Amino acid sequence: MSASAITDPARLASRLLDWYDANKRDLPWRAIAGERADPYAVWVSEVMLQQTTVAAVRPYYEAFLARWPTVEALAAASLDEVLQTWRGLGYYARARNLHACARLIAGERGGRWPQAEADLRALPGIGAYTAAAIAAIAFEHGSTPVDGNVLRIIARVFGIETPLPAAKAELTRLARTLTPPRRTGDFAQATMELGATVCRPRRPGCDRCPWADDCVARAKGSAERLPRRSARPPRPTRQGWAFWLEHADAGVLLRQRPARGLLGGMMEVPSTPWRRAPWTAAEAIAIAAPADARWRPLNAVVEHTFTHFHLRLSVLAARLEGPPPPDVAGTWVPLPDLEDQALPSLMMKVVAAARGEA
DNA sequence: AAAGCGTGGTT
DNA sequence: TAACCAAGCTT
Repeated sequence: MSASAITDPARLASRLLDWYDANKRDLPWRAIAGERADPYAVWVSEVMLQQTTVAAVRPYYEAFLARWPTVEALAAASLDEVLQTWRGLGYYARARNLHACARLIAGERGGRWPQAEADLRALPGIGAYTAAAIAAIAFEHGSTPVDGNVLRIIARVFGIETPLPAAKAELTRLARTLTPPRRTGDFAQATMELGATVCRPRRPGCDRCPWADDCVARAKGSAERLPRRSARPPRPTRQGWAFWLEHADAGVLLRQRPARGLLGGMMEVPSTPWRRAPWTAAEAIAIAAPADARWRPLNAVVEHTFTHFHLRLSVLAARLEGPPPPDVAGTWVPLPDLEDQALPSLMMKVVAAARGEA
């Protein structure tokens, strides 16, 4: 017996499942009570939910499953179509991996999903968390998905003071000790639901928590400051100029970004590189303008924050007359068709700035 | 293994 | 308001 106040893992699991039955939210990817979860739906939802809130995912999930109800349908789609549907949701490698994984499942595997956690883990875009989540939720395997919610509720209920990410291995081990032999899918969802709705990062609702009686952090009054986290490096600011080039007949010039890396495979308004040092407009035009034209700076500056840097993007605009020059690299898109492009949020801000001043 | 990878809501 | 944070994965 450890010195921990957690004396009975089975009791914690039981209390959590009772709480879940009474409080679970109605989410579109959840199986109807008594029915088996659709692995495809579980997979799509879990990938969308990576580092993304339920509120943000919901409309994307609805649209995605309406358009591609099965893994075979998704496999038959083009990557561009998938990226277009994913636009605005972020972390676009998820969409690329989702598409690759669909083709692998529908093709080589004949539409059959692996069920074991280790086999799911080998698929593109499926890491430790997602493999455990699919195995538990879709197949009732005894796996224990550990996401940010689970790290938090476990750190608090056991009173673990070790900062993340160093504490992750220990918190994962402790989470596994609580996983019951049955209803593993519900238990997995219940742990995350508890973290998302009660045991929140700030102002935890301990008065509504099924684990309050056993929670070490609550007893110590330390819940709100757990889990501890190591300090993060500061985010630098990068700068660049975007080139909004309109042609009276053809529309606006867009390009597709390289297939991998930041915003990989997405469409963009052509721009200079994004760097720490500021640019003069003349330097930007000399290095990166997509065409010889009368460029004029817009007043609006687009600001956008990525995971690891802030971006300040100024905009130069120009209009071409006559036939579209053949030596311009990119795609001319009529203005009304911009909404159908795989333009990420940053580029939608550029579009809004340019059209607002045009 | 540390860094790259989006976006929007909350505080 | 600037910082924090979200049902993480890849290299």
